[in-house]
Amino acid sequence: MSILDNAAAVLRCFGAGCPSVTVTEVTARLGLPKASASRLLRAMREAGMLETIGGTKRHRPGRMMLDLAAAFRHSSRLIERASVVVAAAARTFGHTGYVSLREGREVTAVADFEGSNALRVVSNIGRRLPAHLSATGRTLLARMADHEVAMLYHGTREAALLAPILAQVRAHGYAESQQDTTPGVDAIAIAVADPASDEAVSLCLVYPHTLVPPQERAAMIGALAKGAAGIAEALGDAGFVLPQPSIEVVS
Amino acid sequence: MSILDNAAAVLRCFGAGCPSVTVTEVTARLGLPKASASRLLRAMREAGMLETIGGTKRHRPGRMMLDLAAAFRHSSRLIERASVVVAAAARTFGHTGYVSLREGREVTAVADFEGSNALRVVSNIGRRLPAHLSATGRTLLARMADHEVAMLYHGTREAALLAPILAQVRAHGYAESQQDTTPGVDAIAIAVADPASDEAVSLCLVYPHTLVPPQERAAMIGALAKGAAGIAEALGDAGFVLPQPSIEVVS
DNA sequence: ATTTAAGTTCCATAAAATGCAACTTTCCGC
DNA sequence: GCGGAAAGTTGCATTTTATGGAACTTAAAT
Repeated sequence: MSILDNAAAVLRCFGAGCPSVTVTEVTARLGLPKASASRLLRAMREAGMLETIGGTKRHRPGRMMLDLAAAFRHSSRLIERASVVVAAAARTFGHTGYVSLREGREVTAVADFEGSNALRVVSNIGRRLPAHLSATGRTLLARMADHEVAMLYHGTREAALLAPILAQVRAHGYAESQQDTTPGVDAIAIAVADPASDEAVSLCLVYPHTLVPPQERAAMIGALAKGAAGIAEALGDAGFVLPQPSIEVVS
Repeated sequence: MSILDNAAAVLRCFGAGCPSVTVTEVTARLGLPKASASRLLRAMREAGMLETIGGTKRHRPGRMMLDLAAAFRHSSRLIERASVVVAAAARTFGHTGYVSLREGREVTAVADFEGSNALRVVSNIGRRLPAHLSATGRTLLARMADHEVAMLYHGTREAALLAPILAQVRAHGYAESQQDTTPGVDAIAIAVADPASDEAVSLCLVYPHTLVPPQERAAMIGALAKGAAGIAEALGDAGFVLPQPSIEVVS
């Protein structure tokens, strides 16, 4: 095991409500001797992976990480195009939007565009959600073949339930979530893929459940659909299904 | 020298228009034997610091880096409060805003809020600027004692020129740049510090030179000043100077 | 099919990481 | 401002890991 794995483990400490760490916290969370934790943090600091906050002993990710996040967003034409579409939609409707990627059974937002409405869903980039519980995740799972999904969820309770849900997503061309992930929050999502790089992203708008009448919902689906269709055509995404908005509730 | 330094060097490759790397590119840029580059990329991949793009041999930063950037932004109450103020100002005036930190003689934007005006300055997070050439940087240098600034710039041409400029910034409570950094782009900036963590951030609005009449400029200074003053009071920043907007040009 | 570039694996050597214990600094209550 | 405890750092012998050259495999270009 290389020191890199320990360094990565330290970096993983920063997920989910832990914006800074100390030697002692690393000692506790990774089960390392404090001498090792101390030297590890120092080495990471000297390498620029960490920095101390002000003059304190608390460490946060190095400034370099801001550049890396930016590089990630520019690493793929798919993410860039999707960001443009979602940014425009977020601005038009005033609701918060995301561009997300799937990784295993989880989805992560890679770009966020906070809405302008007084009542809006606050951005939460980097937050990981179970793919099967979010509209975004379901659109991305729907882009996989059924047997791939079955393999991914092999041995889990969701395995059997997922196929019909994904079939519906494929038929509609979009997915919807109604307070599935967060109480009071609905979402609509559409996925599009780049056959050249074998990547897929999901374009998503989230909004307060109580605030959006059916016709606005349809308009949002239309806006995302139009943008996604443009991307699909430009990149040659043969699997893209032009969404058919419906007023009925799709669980 | 630890493998961490080489790993960090690989990560630094991603700055500035290089969103992905290969084994050969690392070999060339770091001057490593290709055996080492190959193993280094593999180790970083297995640790989650890198990931391959689609099925190719190109590597980009790992998804983890998105969380790290988010953790950075939440690592300090100063940055969080400053972000709220700048986000509100960016929304009110339609101009792009930044929250920036100084590191040595450079400043980096750590949060950006793109404006809504048709003619707006595009966000450029992670971009590093010389501190003495940007409004943002000058407000942060102005928060240092003169002898500290002198030490920081010891042996450079700027050393002598900086003191009177910073004295003026201290007197006004804000700094301004008129096309100093980017042609056609003006900026106003105000710094505020957290005495508890010894950090300082700069709140900044950037806008097209031709678009903003004096009274709007004064209103923007007022909005940033009000927000910054609130932060200064909440955190106990004794060094904060309430800005005195003036219509005259401050170079 | 042939050539060339790109990437990976092998192996002995050299260098770095580890864990313990001793030591120093910082923080907290009084 | 003092005493004690917690947090953090450093020295040292041992073990593990990284390194670079060369051979080898895979992928791409002609």
